[in-house]
Amino acid sequence: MSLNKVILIGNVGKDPDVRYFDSGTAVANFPLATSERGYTLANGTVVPERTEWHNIVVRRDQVAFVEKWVKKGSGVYVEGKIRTRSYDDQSGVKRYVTEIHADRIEFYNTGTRPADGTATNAGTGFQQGGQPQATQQATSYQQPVSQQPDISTDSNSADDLPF
Amino acid sequence: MSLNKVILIGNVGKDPDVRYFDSGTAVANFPLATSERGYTLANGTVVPERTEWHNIVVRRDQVAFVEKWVKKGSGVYVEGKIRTRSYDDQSGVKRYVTEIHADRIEFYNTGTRPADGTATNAGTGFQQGGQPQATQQATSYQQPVSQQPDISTDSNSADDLPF
Amino acid sequence: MSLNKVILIGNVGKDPDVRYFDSGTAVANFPLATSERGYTLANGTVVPERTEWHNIVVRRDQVAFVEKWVKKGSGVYVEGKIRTRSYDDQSGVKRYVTEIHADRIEFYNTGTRPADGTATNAGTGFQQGGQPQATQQATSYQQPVSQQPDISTDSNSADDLPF
Amino acid sequence: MSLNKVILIGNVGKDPDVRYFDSGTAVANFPLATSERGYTLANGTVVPERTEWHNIVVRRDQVAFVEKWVKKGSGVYVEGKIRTRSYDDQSGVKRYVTEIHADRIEFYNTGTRPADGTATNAGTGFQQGGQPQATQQATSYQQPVSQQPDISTDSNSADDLPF
DNA sequence: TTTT
DNA sequence: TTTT
Repeated sequence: MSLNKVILIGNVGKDPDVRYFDSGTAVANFPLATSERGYTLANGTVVPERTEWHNIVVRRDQVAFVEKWVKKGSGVYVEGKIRTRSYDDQSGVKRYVTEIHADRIEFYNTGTRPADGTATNAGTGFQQGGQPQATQQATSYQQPVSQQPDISTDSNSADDLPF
Repeated sequence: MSLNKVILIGNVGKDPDVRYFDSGTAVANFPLATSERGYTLANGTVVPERTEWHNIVVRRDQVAFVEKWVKKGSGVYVEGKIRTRSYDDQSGVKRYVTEIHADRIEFYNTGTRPADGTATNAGTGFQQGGQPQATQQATSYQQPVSQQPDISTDSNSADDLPF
Repeated sequence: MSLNKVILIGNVGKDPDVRYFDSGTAVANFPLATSERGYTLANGTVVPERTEWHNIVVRRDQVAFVEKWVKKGSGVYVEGKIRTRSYDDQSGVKRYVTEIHADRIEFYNTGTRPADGTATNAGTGFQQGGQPQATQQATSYQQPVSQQPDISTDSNSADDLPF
Repeated sequence: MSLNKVILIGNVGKDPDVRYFDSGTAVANFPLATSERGYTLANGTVVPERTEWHNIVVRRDQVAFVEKWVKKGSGVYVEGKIRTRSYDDQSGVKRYVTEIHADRIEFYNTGTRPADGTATNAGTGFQQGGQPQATQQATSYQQPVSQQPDISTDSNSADDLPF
């Protein structure tokens, strides 16, 4: 009788940290920022913007995808679960850290670009490819996909409404 | 033992249709498009882009918000539930139509603009406004209806007409 | 700029219909009921219980799981997306039907039992096993991996090291 | 370009702590347990059950509802967002705690009963009650309530709370 | 530490 | 057509 579900859309704070273990497994970690827009109440009270930072943990097949494509600034969609783990800090004091263990990661169209100006649009990367490996990764994400192609050219136009 | 939850982000297909009833209740309807990016499988199979159209139904306090701010082309976030209703068509044949009854609607920052070039960006629209009423609306969507200050004035009334 | 996400918890209305195609693919369909409890408003208005029926469509590896374990009465958790398809009915009139294409299905602990009295509790069913196949199925649903092309190559291996 | 959404179904670890402030606002806090069922991989590796504890924070109108109805053992559905706040501990070291700020809380039908054997079934409580206030509360949750949890057999007991 |  |  339990459900532990998290859905996040936000921006990656820095390039993922990927670690490989002797067992052959791998883990990727990166911070993800979600922001609530600030607003002003009717009574004049100003509620400022608020940014939340999430620790994303990625395992298994998605590690390779993350290592290759997810960069600082990337806009990503993350589905997963909340997990809090504890550890003893330098002083021997028990500390807790809450992480989001991702079950699914996709690029999200934010129109952002990495620092070097290269498009991070996964769709482009995957589909222009000639990179079978990347393509394969993509399919494992169901909707490989990523940042939608330039929303300004978005064909979600209402011209072909079926009703 | 039941959950019926829908989360959509997409673009509004046409200006909402708003109807008012003698009972004082109101309903807004509009089509919302979500798109799955096409992709190419490793074996060369091309899966084309696919656009899905959803019938969004809005009631109660959010109707006024929708009527005022939601337009064709708007990028919106919708949370709600699935409902399928039936009706008899012209030929007396029973037909079914599935709709998404929205519990929450927010503008979603897509940078898109409506046909007339006016920014639909909620933040901009709401905050630049100097329109206290609009601002009030906006905040009520930032903080879902359930948390509205005065539930006793909540019009969760018996307006669920059988259509 | 799009999201099409459905989360349902409900009860299966009848044994799934499973069809196999020459291409080697398979599809399972079953109706799922979600119910909203009725309630009485402060003003005495009675809002009766309401049951919603959803058409669930399952493909790929989960078909075998559904065929084997999901039965009329089963309590299941379904994650997926909304899809509306059209077809021409006997009279040549275009009809629309909305379905939920499942990306993930899990048993949900409702303590319900199928008609023959066998426990449908996934944990029980899966773990009492001595059914290696069932066990394998079970793990694939604990860690969704949902629609990956070939579950036999699924790398959901025993990599959940305690770190 | 942001979404921060959490959906939890679990059992309340202890009676909520409710605090009132001079400003007239109130906050309720309680721990919520979600559990992942353990399972055995095909290779024999046993992945044990895992219980996750979440710090739920409730504000505004739902505080009164929580104070009145939510108890240790209650099975609840919580929708909200993740927030991590920091504070300086006794040693002046900065600490972080992650909380789930609830936008919506509902009782969830698990068929369980509280320790004293009294049915906590919200539906019953709200509707049989002749407690207009309770009824009013219920409607503010849209889907006033469901049924309750099998706490008596539930091993999510609050005895091993990590906080 | 991201982004708009 | 399910379930509580």
